[in-house]
Amino acid sequence: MNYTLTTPLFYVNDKPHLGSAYTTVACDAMAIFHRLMGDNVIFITGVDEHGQKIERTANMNGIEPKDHCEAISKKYIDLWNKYEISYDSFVRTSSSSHIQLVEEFYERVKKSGDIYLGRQQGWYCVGCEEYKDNNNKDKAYFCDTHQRECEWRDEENLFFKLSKYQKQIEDLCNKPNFINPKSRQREIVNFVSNGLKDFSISRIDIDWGIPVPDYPGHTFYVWFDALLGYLSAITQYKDTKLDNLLEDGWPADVHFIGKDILRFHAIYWPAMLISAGLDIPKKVFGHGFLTREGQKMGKSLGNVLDPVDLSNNYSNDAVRWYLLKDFQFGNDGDFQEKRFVEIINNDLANTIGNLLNRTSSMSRKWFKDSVPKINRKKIESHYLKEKSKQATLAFKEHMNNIEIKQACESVLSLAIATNTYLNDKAPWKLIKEQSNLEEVSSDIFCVLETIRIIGLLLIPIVPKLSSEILTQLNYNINKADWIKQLEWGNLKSGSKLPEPNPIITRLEYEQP
RNA sequence: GGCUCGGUAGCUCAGCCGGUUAGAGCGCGGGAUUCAUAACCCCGAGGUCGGGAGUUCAAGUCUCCCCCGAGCCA
Repeated sequence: MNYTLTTPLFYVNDKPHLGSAYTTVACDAMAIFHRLMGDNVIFITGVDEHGQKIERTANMNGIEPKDHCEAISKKYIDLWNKYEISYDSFVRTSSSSHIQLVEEFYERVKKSGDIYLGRQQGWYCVGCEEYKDNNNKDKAYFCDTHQRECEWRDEENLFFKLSKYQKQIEDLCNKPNFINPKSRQREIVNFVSNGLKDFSISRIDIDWGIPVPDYPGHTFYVWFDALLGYLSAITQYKDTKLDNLLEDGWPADVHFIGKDILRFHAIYWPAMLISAGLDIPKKVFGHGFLTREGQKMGKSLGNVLDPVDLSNNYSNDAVRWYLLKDFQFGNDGDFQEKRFVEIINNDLANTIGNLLNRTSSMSRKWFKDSVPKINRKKIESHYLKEKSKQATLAFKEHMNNIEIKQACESVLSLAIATNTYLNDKAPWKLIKEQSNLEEVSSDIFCVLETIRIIGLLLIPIVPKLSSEILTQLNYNINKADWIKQLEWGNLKSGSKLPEPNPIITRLEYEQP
């Protein structure tokens, strides 16, 4: 089965921030998970490089837009490399094949009779890159989001007949699973029910953009450019054409985006695709935003959290775990450094790490530095077998439903249950009687086996840590066979156990 | 101004179609233990489930009004 997922194409106005990393890390977890499940995954990310805002930023810095984009795009690529994001296709909207695709797409939409020349005037916010619905020319309109006055514009634009698709889009948005999370659906549905207006797809007098082939002076406007990047990401990756997209991974199974651009992905984009005779994405997921210590992050406040610093100060997996486990994907979240440290220490170091450490130590001490030899029949009815099975099931279920936090919790709960089991059985007491040897063997084996399953389940969430766990169990991962390996009893009894090392060192929280 | 979504223990949140003493994790306090990374395990907090009214035998859980926060549209 194909599974295509996308991050937004990030706007290269500025270097990547934590929010971009958040989306991308979550997508990465989903991508890894689906690969393990045997899906044919295409994980798409990239950057949106055109537009007036970039043109102006570049001018302000005294460089060419092209060079500006080059520099910022590189920062994105570097960041994803740093976080070892397993994307398949990184698309840049300034690439020649994307430009070609936009032209082709435009031709298709034009053939459907959905393009016309119109006139647009009003207050325009360069920050939003959109016209405000306020046509009082006398009084300059102030954009609250960008805290600045808009510019009065009066220009000829090409329009896309969005209104024509009113009914189809209405039906689409009312479908139960198209817009996620559900709490945002009503918002979109209301918007659509107010009647869709045609929107402009070109701008004039902007050099930094893709020229509209048959209208000199026009360049394509953001949504008729950036959104198409999802398509060119595939044509580039598969080296294919728009016509063959259906076999090659389109439509996307899910677009992961920030909640701010839900409207464009749930309304504009599907309509454009219908017009072009292409399938529409199956799901759009608008995730929440992160604040920091209760405050909005922003340059003016000087409290922006740099994902590069985070990775350097802690580790990729620490950041991943905190973001994925402590935040409900879809809701807003507050990044708190103290909590970050607590979560990492508790979950990863104390609960999971120490479980591995204590069990491995016991096993080495009592069973010649190895996994105990056991009676196979004994472990088949073991308490931990059922626990592991339930956790595995819950994990898969939650990941399939894009409930990443809950998926993480199901693994963590398994580790907690295993620690409890260990305390209840107290093998360190039992071992003192020779007659208990068989029971201790099978208990220790089963705990190690459970840790193996924990390690396997953690691959999508914290890949490095997971491989560290499996290495210390002397277990070779075969990612192509993940589902099979998740079955109970795959740990080799009698295999050597290396001396255990903490899989993660406890973090220190320093009061700011 | 219209609409949407939230307001549950100190913190972050679970609580499906209304029904036994309202839950989890973290923090905090106490206990137990030694296999382990001062880890793990157990116990506790007595929270008017934002406020008010209503429906019902019974309401965080439904209805209405109000307050606060976030957002969408104007």
